[in-house]
This record gives sequence, C-alpha cells and structure tokens, in this order.
Amino acid sequence: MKLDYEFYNRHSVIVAKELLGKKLVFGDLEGVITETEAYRGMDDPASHAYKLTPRSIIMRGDPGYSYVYMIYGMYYLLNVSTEEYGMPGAVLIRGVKLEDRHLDGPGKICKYFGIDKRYNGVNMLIDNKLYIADSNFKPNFTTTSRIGITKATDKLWRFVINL
DNA sequence: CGCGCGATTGTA
DNA sequence: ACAATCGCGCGT
Repeated sequence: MKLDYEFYNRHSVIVAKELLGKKLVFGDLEGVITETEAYRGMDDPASHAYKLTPRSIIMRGDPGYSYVYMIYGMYYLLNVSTEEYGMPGAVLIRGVKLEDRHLDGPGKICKYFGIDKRYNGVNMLIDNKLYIADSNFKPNFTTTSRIGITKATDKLWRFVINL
C-alpha cells in the first residue's frame, strides 16, 4: 500500500521520523528506509526552500512529490515533499537497506537505483514506479544533527534506525 | 553573463 | 584531507 496524502501532509520532522522502516520502491528494486533528514522553509536556513528560488518549487507544492536534484556535480539526492501546498518541506532519504546490501548515503541510493533528474516531480502518491509503501515496522531510532550542512546545525532533524 | 559553492563520496 | 564536476543562485 502506497503512503498517502495524509501521511506526507504533516510537519517534515514527523514525516521524516515515520518514514523510517517504510519501503522505498523504484521499479523492481525496493528497500527499507534506514536514515532520513527533514528540511523545511523560512525557519530552516539549511534548506533549499529557505529562500524563494525556482529549483525548490516542489518543496512548496503539494506533499508526496519527489524532489531530485544534483549535488557536487556528480550525485543526485532523493527527497519527498511534505506539508500542505504553500508550506515548504521535504524529507531527504539518506539510507536504504536492500536484501544484500546497505545503501548508506543519499548519493549511493540514487546511483544504485538509477534515479536522476528525470524523476524530479514524480507524484509518489499515484506513480507505479517510484513510491514509498507502508509497513508495520516501527523501528527504534537515533536523533542527530543533519549531515553536510553549514547552517542550522543545531537542529536535530536527522533520524537513523538503530542497528 | 560570470563565478563560487554545495543536503557527497571515494581515494590519499 | 581533498579532488571530482556542474547546475543553481546571486552579484555585476
């Protein structure tokens, strides 16, 4: 069962926590989400949506859409938009556990899955290739500050499943 | 229109 | 500790 509008239409920090243990699906590939980070808007200087710019338009749109962008000229990162239309928010998928390996890093996930900018703006509420499926798994997790940012490092918005 | 830098990763 | 590598965002 795909996660629905109501799931994503909440505060980014809540959605980030609850995405742990859910199943990321991309075509024939799927894995359990093990690590996430929340990003928001005007209250979050580390976010792309902190200022009104074209590339983060999806973060300001409806919840449940993919936000894929290139970083450092060589990696794509996968996010899902959160919160109601007009309220910026997204959750970065940073870790996915497959049957035979652990993709521990947002760049590694997109590289292995083959996710690039063509998959930016996908409606993950209805798409049959890229979406996140529900799960009853309620893992314990650890809360830390976000990785790789220089602003708002005091916000504890990174969540990692306990091994 | 040019330039600096980033929600990363693999290698030294 | 650092290079790889390029599109975005902001300043000129």
